[in-house]
Amino acid sequence: MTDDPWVPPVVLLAVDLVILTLRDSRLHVLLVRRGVDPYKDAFALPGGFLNHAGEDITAAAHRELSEETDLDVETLSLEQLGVYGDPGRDPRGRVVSVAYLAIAPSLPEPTAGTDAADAGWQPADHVLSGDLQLAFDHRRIIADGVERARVKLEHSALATAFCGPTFTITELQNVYEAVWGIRLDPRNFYRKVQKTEGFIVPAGRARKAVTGRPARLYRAGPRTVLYPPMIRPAPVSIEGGE
Amino acid sequence: MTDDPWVPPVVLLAVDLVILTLRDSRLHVLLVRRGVDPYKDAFALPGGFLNHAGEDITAAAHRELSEETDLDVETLSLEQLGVYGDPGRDPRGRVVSVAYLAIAPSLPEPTAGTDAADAGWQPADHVLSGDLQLAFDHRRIIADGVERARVKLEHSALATAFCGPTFTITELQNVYEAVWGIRLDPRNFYRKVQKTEGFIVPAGRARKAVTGRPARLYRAGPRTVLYPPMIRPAPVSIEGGE
DNA sequence: TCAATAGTGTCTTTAAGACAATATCCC
DNA sequence: GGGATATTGTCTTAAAGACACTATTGA
Repeated sequence: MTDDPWVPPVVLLAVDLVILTLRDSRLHVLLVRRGVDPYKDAFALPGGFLNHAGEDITAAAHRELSEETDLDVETLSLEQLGVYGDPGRDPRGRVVSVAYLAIAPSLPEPTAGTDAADAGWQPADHVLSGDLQLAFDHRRIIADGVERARVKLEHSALATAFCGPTFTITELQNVYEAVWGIRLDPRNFYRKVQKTEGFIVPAGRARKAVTGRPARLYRAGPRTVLYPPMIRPAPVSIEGGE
Repeated sequence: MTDDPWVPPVVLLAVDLVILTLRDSRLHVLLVRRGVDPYKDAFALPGGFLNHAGEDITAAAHRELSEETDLDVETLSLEQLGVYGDPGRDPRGRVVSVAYLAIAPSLPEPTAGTDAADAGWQPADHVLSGDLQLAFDHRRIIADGVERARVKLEHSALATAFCGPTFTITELQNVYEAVWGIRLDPRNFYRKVQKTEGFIVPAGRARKAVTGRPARLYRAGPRTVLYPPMIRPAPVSIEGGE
């Protein structure tokens, strides 16, 4: 047994995006259908390898995002979710993926993109239920992304990222209800968001639906951290997920 | 210009550990002094490259942790903090580091470890103040780790991980005060932790200091998610860091 | 005036904030 | 008893939970 000098192993670095949005008052995640093996024809998160060895990881996430959606980088919410690098998660070799969470306002069906044979919004509960065949460990990544969004809704103004430039309080409530998967009392919700100074600021009036009283419009305010936080009803068990 | 087939670039994968503990009622972080270039003689987080291409990342974090401390894997809190992979963060090449956050009960000075010329606990505020010369982007990683610990103290029973198998309520309060950097009212703290069912459970009595009434001992309870959460006093500005 | 949605007000309950008083040890 | 720390209690205040009612539009 010779005393070979040890050299550190190398890995392939990928970026995956959990892009969440609201469509028809339900949480959706953007998936692409893989056109190549492995997992050909299965659904997968948009993403890909670094373009070149010097590419910044966050820049790669932005690049992938703009390839899949038409979102302006400025108005966008994009944050790192975590690293997924189990050996064996990718049959091609040691691929370590950095997952990002992006929140998008309602968008039209994405134009079938670059390397994806097909892309579209899928209901999050359907994706997480296990009915859909997903590539790699992407179901876990999506579950983590949805949970992150749930937590961030409590303590940050992230909910406004699901809305357009202006929105009504009812629309904002729909965000919370869809992401948390529960119903909220509109009267208490009004009181809460109105007294949280800087959360939302008035932006005029407008008709919304074909019927009923027109709702006031608001824009996202300067506050990013909500204190006191929005309260999500108690978990059922005393045991709790991380 | 030939049409070379594109191949994805590879990176070196490292693991870095932010190990926090309480010593003398102050938050400390475990640092090693680098014995080799780059950043020779500067302080750095314990960590290193993957051992081999097939090593699990979390397993690598556990391995590094046991090399630096004598912590039992079972009683240990270890969670992924994030990925740090800016090009240029390491002059040796493209090194992407997965940072982990570990919480340790008070330990003796670590035995000078494997690849580290020297290792020891450093006060967190001193490290973050910038007085200490730190390798790579490790100051940022430590700052993120401390902030993660602060947030997790609010919503989880992580504070008990700073304590030994049994602890007094005053010791638990010291954890909160040290990590949050504020003072808490002991009477309100008692009320809060006692009424949070499953947070701590009685474990007998014992003398603690050389003087004063003996304090009751507790163990960590089954509850991991605190609801309602522990309340950290309000941020000053309406602007808030993420 | 009716259907439908938007918005405001009130009472109750829970829990945090701000305090003081008592208990139990060692010397 | 004195010094020191532990523990319990009370009053006040802030905010969530649970409700019912009024307002404004288009048809």
